[in-house]
Amino acid sequence: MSPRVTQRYKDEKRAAILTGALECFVSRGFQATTIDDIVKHLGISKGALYGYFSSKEDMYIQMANKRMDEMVASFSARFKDLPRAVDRITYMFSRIKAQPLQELRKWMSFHMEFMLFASRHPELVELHNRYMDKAIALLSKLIQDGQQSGEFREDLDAESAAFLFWSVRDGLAFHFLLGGQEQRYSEIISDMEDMVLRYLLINPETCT
Amino acid sequence: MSPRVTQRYKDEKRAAILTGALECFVSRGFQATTIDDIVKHLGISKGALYGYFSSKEDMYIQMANKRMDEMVASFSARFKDLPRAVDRITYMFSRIKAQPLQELRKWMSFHMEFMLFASRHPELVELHNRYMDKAIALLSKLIQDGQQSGEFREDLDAESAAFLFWSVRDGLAFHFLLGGQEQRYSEIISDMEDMVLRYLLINPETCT
Amino acid sequence: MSPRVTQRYKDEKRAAILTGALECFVSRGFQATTIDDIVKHLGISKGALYGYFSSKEDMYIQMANKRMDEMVASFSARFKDLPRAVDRITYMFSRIKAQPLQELRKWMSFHMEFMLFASRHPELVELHNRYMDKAIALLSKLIQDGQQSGEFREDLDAESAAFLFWSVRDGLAFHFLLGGQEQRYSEIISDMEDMVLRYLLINPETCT
Amino acid sequence: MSPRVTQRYKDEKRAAILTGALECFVSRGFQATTIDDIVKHLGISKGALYGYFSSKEDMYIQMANKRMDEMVASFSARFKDLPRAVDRITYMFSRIKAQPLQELRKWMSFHMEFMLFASRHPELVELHNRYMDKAIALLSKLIQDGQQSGEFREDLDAESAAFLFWSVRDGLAFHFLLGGQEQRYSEIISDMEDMVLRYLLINPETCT
DNA sequence: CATGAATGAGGCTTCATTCAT
DNA sequence: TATGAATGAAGCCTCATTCAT
Repeated sequence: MSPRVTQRYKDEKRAAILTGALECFVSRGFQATTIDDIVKHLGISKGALYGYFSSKEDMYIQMANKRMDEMVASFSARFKDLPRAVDRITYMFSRIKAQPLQELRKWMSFHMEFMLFASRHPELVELHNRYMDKAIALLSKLIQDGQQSGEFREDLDAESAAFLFWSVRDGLAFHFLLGGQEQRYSEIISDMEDMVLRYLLINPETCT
Repeated sequence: MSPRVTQRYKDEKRAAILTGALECFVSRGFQATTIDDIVKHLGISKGALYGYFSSKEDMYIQMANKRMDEMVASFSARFKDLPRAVDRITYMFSRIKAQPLQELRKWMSFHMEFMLFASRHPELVELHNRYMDKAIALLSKLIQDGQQSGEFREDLDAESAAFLFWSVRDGLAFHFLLGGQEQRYSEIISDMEDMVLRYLLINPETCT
Repeated sequence: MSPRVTQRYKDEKRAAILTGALECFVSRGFQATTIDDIVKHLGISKGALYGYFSSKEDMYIQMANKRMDEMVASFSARFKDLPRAVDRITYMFSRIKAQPLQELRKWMSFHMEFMLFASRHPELVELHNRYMDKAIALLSKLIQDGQQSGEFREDLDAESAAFLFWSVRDGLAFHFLLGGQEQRYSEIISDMEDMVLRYLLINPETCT
Repeated sequence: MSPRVTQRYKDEKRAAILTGALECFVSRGFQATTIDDIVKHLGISKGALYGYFSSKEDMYIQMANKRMDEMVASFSARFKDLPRAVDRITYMFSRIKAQPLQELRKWMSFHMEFMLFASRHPELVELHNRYMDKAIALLSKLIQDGQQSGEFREDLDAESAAFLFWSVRDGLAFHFLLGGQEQRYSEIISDMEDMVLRYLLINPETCT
């Protein structure tokens, strides 16, 4: 029997720490954020933090896990209401457009820093790829559905196209990270949507 | 000794240091590279290094400058021999395909790390954007040339399309950083080339 | 519940904790053993442990007390069945030989670590010396008995010889701690027995 | 060219650090001595210390190396002037007797702590054994010389006897660590000398 | 009494930068 | 100018002990 502390309490505390730490990582970056920053931000002690996570790196990994899971889950859920593949693609772009640039930048820097970090820690590459696979599977399914429904070109390899899609999205976010073209943010996203649909659709003339 | 010689010596030494430091940054990363690593790699002393650069950060910035200048210059030079816009695009993709994945990854980490670094140092954002502007101008000119020659769609905004192009290229490199889809490397680059050309060309059927 | 039962329960629990903690100390060492190690090994809580002992150090001291008491008691008991002094000495060496080297090493580290610990904690020195005195008295009595029975040299100071005996035994264990001469373990113990008997006996020729 | 710093300067500084650190280790113990203690004691910075030694452990090892080398060298040198094996043994005991008890205790605790430390760090065991081998070789040679000159018993295994000798010496120091029998210090050492000589000599009657 | 989450001082080590020579 | 030993702030993590439940 714990000191009146349930598993639920612990789960919530763990989640709260993750949230607080994420705020720090997102605004200052992983490397620049110190353990002291995090515990001060959360108002807890270092020992408490290390009771829930074994290292700064561990927190980072769990955080990335969580975010990727949530992203995939969120899209999956929404797709249920969108029967047409093209609408799903459109929905994804609308989500990107809807996100304030400020937010996008924070997430993008978190995302980039994680990938850089992972690129120097071989054991993380596999973890990352597992999640990437989920994201690719999500899109790949979408594209295959579109092919079966006659919306998308049959000659495309769905998996490659899915990989391409995420690359394109991240490349865009990547370039918005440093701020050029701010005024044109949504305009450029629309162009990208246009480019992607021209690539996928059988009759691109129908778009725009 | 005449000041001319001295100045020249200094310029060469400065360039040599930059080259050596770049090798370190590219293979180990900016944060992970220590000043000791650099001076050991170059066979010079710390004092000498600090005589040419005021800080690790300073070296980094000058290096990024140099690299971006070289990239733009290299493409510009090559474009002289390629009259058709579509061939220039094709050439750019061929360059990407020609680069060993290992190399691409190193450069990508350097690039990403610099952008992350810049995103936390406002004074660098402007610097970065100045260079991005050059890169966009290069592509923008290419696209406009293509529009005038009747190769590319007239209704595209050349600058947006240029921005899109670089985003797409970097997004791809970004995702190859962590290794998934290695076997498909050049296949996916070709798909991307296909997508870009479908977006730009008036008669996409002509491609591949 | 009657206080008698409670007291007994407490004594047993205290003893159980001591036993479990000893196992940890012996295999990992005092400094390297954490309170967490001990409570995990015992399956109790930290609070429970601190209800019985005021500190890690307190546990250590009580443990050392117990072990020394047991050692002296064990020899005393066995000596009842061995009338000749020389047989008692021989018995003591046989006990050393019988102990697996692995065990000897663990105990030796515990012993050494405690002595080091005590050497920095003056209040423990007296405690240790009280126990050493018992061990010396045990041997001293044995030697005097041997002198009276005409087995041992009359000109020896029994107490000095007893001190010497323990020194010799511990010196041997000390050197076996780090493993040299493993193959010769029992051979060297026999040599030591030989040396000790040559020192004690009136007619050393009779030995071996 | 260093900043006017010769190799000799560095060697001396390294030695000075070792000396200062040894003082700390000897008086407080290895585990209890912090890097801060050492640098404060020496009046240098932490960085300076880490420029000469890669870790606290590294200092410890180099220190143990040095001490063992010096010990063996010092005895070897002195043995040149002592042709008779028995005189060499006597000299060794006289050195032990001459050492103030206070000194002996400090060295003994250093020695013990090193051995304990080594017993938990397998890579150090070999190092220790290499030095032990030198010490044993020194004694073994002495005993063989004594056997050839007809001073010592022919039937002894020189190496085992050497091992025994050091065990006996260390066992004694070990027991003096905690202070009992202070008044009898040199008396007990003489007894030990007597015991050892009785074991080695062909005609033990000749001694004391 | 038992529980174990929380505390926080304190340990070891790194590394960008300086400055006497 | 070149050198590299020295600096010391700052980082990550540990763990004996406490105390609310």
